[in-house]
Amino acid sequence: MRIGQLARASGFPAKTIRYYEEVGLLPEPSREASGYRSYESSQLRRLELIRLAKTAGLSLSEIADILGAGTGPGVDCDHAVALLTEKLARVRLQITELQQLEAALEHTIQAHSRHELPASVSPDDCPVIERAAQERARAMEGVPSE
Amino acid sequence: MRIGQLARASGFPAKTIRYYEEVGLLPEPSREASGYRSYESSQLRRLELIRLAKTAGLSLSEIADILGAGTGPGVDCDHAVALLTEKLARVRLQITELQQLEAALEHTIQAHSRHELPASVSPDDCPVIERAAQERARAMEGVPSE
DNA sequence: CCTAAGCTTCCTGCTGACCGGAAGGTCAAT
DNA sequence: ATTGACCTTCCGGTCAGCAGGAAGCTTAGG
Repeated sequence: MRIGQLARASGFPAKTIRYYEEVGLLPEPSREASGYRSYESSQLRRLELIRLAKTAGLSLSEIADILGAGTGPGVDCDHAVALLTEKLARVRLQITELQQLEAALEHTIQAHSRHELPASVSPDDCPVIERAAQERARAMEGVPSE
Repeated sequence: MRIGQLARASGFPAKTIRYYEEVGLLPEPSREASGYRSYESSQLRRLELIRLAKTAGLSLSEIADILGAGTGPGVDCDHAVALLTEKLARVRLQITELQQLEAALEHTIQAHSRHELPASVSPDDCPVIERAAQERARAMEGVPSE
């Protein structure tokens, strides 16, 4: 199978397949006499797994981690679970940060609509921004880090 | 005031100040005969406003939007409020997406710990990833877009 | 034989917010 | 005059995930 067929079969553009090879998601395929890449049908399953992992919200480097981890020939599913667990922690942290930003924006907009903010004193002064920064800074206290 | 003094006074590295000028956050300053940038103290306030806006969770392009919007000399605070409102909507959408990812990861990890997932059939097959992708795909149905 | 499609490598660029460094000019003090 | 700190511009690189295109080869079909 050449790259174009693999592309049509997998739904990934040929460019993307070459890129995945370059970054280590796919093994280097054998070559025809002409130099064309020659793929086994197993690579189609590997690309499908990559698509699933992307759908699951994993980045390419996380996928590479999973694909490359096992000592045996196949994918180490326990390793995958461990990675998903780490990922879950990161996602939760990110949600927390965004919720704090959400609250800061809400409070600021509400304060503005209730006319609780002072007028601007000078150019390059904006009480709205100032308030939003205060809200956010207050919310960020005691968060584990970014 | 030269760039080094402005850097010390503002807390932004000189490199960053030049970068802000390049991307339009700061006006081009006048130059000494030597070619050195020469700043008014008003630029210090502008940099402080930029810092506040960053703290408030705004990107540089959003800040540029605020700084450049007003027809008058100063910052248009009403425009800032409008932008914060749009930003709030984007943040909420992002939170929703991350929460769906969170739920998908949770469900998958739980299913694994309860041994509800089948064993891997072949290399390049991982029921864990497959399940996570299903969970996520199901969650993403009917979401406004990314 | 000719053409069109398909393949190859390599290079560029995109978003975001810078950082590091090279090569060279300037300024203040000794 | 010389040092050393400060300034200038420009170039490259970072992380992600590709996309577009140029220049040139191969292959399949009529």
